[in-house]
Amino acid sequence: MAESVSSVAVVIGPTAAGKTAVAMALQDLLGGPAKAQLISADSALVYRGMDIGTAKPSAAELQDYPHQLIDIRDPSEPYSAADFVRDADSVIHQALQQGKTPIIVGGTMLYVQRFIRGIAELPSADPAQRENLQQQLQQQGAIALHERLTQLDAVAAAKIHPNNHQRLLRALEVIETTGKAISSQWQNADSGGAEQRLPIKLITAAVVPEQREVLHTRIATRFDAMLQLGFVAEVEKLMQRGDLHPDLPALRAVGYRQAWQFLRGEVSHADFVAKALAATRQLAKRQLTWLRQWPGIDLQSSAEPDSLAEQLLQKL
RNA sequence: GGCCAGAUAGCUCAGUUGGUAGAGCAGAGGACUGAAAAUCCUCGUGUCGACAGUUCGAUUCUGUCUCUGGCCA
Repeated sequence: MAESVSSVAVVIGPTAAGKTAVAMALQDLLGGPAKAQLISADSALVYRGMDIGTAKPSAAELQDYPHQLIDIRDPSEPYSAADFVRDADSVIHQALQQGKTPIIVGGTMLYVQRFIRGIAELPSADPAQRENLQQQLQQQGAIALHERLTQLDAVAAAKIHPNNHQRLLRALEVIETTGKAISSQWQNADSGGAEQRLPIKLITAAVVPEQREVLHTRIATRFDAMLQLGFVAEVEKLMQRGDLHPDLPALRAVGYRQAWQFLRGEVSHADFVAKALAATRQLAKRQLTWLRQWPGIDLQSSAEPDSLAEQLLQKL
């Protein structure tokens, strides 16, 4: 009966490593868009109007290789790991019913990890509550809030550094709105992993460059191309809407944040480019950190996209 | 040619009232459950431009030189 479980391919790797090429090659091998369904796992590709700076596949590519979970949000709207898990589940269901093999491809490691291991049943963010906690942070300071968390949820407090305001406030938000410790939810979650939940069998492939320098070069080359394609104009267009601001999750994306600063005259063009490149390298580095501890990678490759896709096909 | 200001970590700079020096950025490693392309933690020996002088001791004071920037010719 284990034989009857459908397989889902997962292609992960740092930015600019060539994940998309592998996923597209796999679609070809499976027999085209009627037989495969690409699913993006990327926190930036969900945003409409953010195309160049996110290295989103072109319109022509998306025509031949349709992706789910791209362009599903306006930049003013938040999206989260929990949203992704819910959306991915539903899209996978749909694909399997249509006889397509789902291919998850992306670099947002938290999304993929929570999809695979399951996500706790926690309340979503409440803007008013966040505002309130933010004010308390201003008035009382991080140490006081961290002490309060120690009283309410010592396990979480031990794992969250007082300076990490984002996670500190989230932990307080959860316990103060539900009365449940966020740390207790962490433990319950792994039972709801994707393989049990759907149920499916996951085949995971990591696309990792053999040398960091190679990746850095690719990042620089790609950023150059983005500038040629009019990346700055793209950000200017977002800015001209007037309702967006740099604290939104969408505009904190690598490159966009720095371009915004440049357009506001806060940094020179040279600094903008240098900072954007550095931020992208940092991103790739953090993604590689995830991959190093990643459990259950079936294939790891720095080879040609086609050959990795070939190996992946055989495991499916 | 004269005057002034610089010369310290890969980069930008701080500092030492004389006891061989530290921030930010870059870089490396790590954490990670509704913002994750986010947020946070850890990691800094470098002829303190060169040579000489004063001194127990100079990167710090003095002199000369080299280089860089500015101003005046």
